[in-house]
Amino acid sequence: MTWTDAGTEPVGRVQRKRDKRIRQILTTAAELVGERGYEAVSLEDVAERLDVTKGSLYYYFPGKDELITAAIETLGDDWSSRLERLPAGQEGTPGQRLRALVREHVAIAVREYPAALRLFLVPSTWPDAQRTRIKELRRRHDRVFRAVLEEGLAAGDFAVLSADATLQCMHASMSQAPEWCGALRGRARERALDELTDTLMKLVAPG
Amino acid sequence: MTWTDAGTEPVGRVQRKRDKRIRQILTTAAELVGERGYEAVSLEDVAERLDVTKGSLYYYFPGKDELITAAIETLGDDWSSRLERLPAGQEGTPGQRLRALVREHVAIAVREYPAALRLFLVPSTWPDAQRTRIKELRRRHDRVFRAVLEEGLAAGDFAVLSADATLQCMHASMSQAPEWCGALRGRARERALDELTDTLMKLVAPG
DNA sequence: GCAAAGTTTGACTTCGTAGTCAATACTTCA
DNA sequence: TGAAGTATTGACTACGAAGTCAAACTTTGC
Repeated sequence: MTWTDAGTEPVGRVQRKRDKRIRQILTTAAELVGERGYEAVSLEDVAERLDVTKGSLYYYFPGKDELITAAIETLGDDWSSRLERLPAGQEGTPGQRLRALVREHVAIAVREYPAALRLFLVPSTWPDAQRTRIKELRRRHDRVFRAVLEEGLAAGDFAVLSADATLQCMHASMSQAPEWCGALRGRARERALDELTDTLMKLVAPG
Repeated sequence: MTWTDAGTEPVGRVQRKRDKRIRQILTTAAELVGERGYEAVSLEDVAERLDVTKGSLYYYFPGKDELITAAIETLGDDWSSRLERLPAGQEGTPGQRLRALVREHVAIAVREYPAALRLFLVPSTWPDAQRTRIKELRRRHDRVFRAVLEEGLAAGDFAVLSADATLQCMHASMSQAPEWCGALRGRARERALDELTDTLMKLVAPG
């Protein structure tokens, strides 16, 4: 995507303001699309939530497709890199690290990307452009989990029948988290996420 | 829904033919909606796949909403009752029965309702009318699994931290099955489904 | 303060899809 | 065979959402 790139010139106040506006738009769009799905969201809906009119969005993006694709990309990028940074700084056994990773992943999902998570669930129902991005994004998340999983397997701390199947189950379950816990608040939610995490850890339990 | 009910009169050839046509329509609609999602499917798409024109669908259904709702209901009913019949006829330990249930569920899903399964994944993105049905449907499936799970827990064959979390993980993972294995054929697919089943059985493993 | 650049607006066109309906074709059965 | 009942068609309207754009408004830098 190139219509948001400003090239390599120094970034001045104007550009920063523009970037900020673009981020607002992308965040709002991702929110809405996560809530209702691609087709059910109109640019008028997005504009309304931003207190502007539709035409304004076309000033920043050539069309709906590009806007939504950019939203998936940007938010997905944030989320992925956050996830990728996690295991690096962690200490302890692979078991402790995997647990922390799962726990943090669902926490982020439920707290900050409740809607966006739905992006991952059914790639095949998305239009082509978005489907591709979503699959990439998913692969990237998978990689983080797979690394820790394989470490644990090598160390003999984990045992699985199939790394693929295990990761698929984890991924599917984590993606559903906002759907179950989204309505809960406070301690109830934390407890639900703890239970989910511990339940998923059984998937890699040895013996 | 009452526009398909014929009351209690004896069902003649004409009525049977009508019912058959309605089933064709519902099956086709469910297929398409499963593939692309509610909003992305037009009644013209459905009509085209049936080699008729849109107007014909309005002869049987008052509108898109009712058609899709009926499709979810009918196919969901078939599937649910099939699932409900399974554990009754089974022998063996709860472990064997749960495994059979999971295995059969994913097999049915991937083989016969590959698209329809997506219905379950993200209820919140559906229009109200459908969302309600989908949640009901899901509750019904849950009940079947929960019964066997609780039996196993009572017998001491299973151990879980939280029955809810366990069922959620199973459900989420099974729902995703068509997304992973849909492309596989023959033995490769069977093997993938076996791995998935065995992986999920770890969720209830004691110890 | 003012000109240029950046941003927003609202009225506009275009297009696809839901839904309607009178006319037509097909089925059934007396 | 033909009349009544059943199913299908295709042309129609209504409407909402995508996308366009000249004009108006706001911000920035001199």
